[in-house]
Amino acid sequence: MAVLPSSSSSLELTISMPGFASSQSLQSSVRDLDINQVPSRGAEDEWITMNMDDEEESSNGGPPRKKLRLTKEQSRLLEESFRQNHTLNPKQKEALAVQLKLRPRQVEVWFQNRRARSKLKQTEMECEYLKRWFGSLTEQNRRLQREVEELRAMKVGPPTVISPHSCEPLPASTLTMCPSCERVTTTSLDKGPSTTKSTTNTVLSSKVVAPAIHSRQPPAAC
DNA sequence: ATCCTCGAGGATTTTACATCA
DNA sequence: CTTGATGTAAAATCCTCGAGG
Repeated sequence: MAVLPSSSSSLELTISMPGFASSQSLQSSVRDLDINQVPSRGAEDEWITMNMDDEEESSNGGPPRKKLRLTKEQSRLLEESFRQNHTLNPKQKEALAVQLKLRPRQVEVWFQNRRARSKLKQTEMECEYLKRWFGSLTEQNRRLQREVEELRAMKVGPPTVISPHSCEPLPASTLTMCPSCERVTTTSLDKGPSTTKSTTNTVLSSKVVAPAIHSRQPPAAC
């Protein structure tokens, strides 16, 4: 899919799509900062609840593992470093761990989870986006078909499409619209596919507008 | 105040792949 | 070239905790 975060790590997305405001900006992990209230006891106790020593203990019948809560500052630093790089080399990991007073493994896990959850959020947004796009295209398709019906009903006499080559009216043909280049193509019924021409869409008022979501492009058709 | 539900997020496990000796 | 060891990422899942009804 095309909407992976480019180089940055944040989940900020700019989406424009039918039925939505022109752009939306989503920011992740704001919540981190809210739930990680500064502990009254001081930062160290916050992560020491599961320190290096009870690592093995919890896995073989010891007391149930306690859940580490990162402090505001730890989260901030992790986020900041995630923005710079989605992955850490061993040196960076070690340095960050020292800086945050965490185990390297915890830093590594945090990055793994962060990557996974970024991707999940991204996927959810894409899913939502595609659903809305689908709905909008369905509606557009309905409108266009109605328009075609109306035009067909009006068309009593000879065809009105003029050939760009001969400047003569083309024979009875079927009108189809290319969804990507927004042109009406007229396919002659008696000459086969080689005679398919493209004409700028002036007949139908509706326009198929592909919503922009970063580099996403509608499938090329022409 | 207590109970219950649910979401967030830290941790673990499994699997796949790359690199190197 | 093959093979086993090692490291890392992704994916799936588990589990704890706190907020809110």
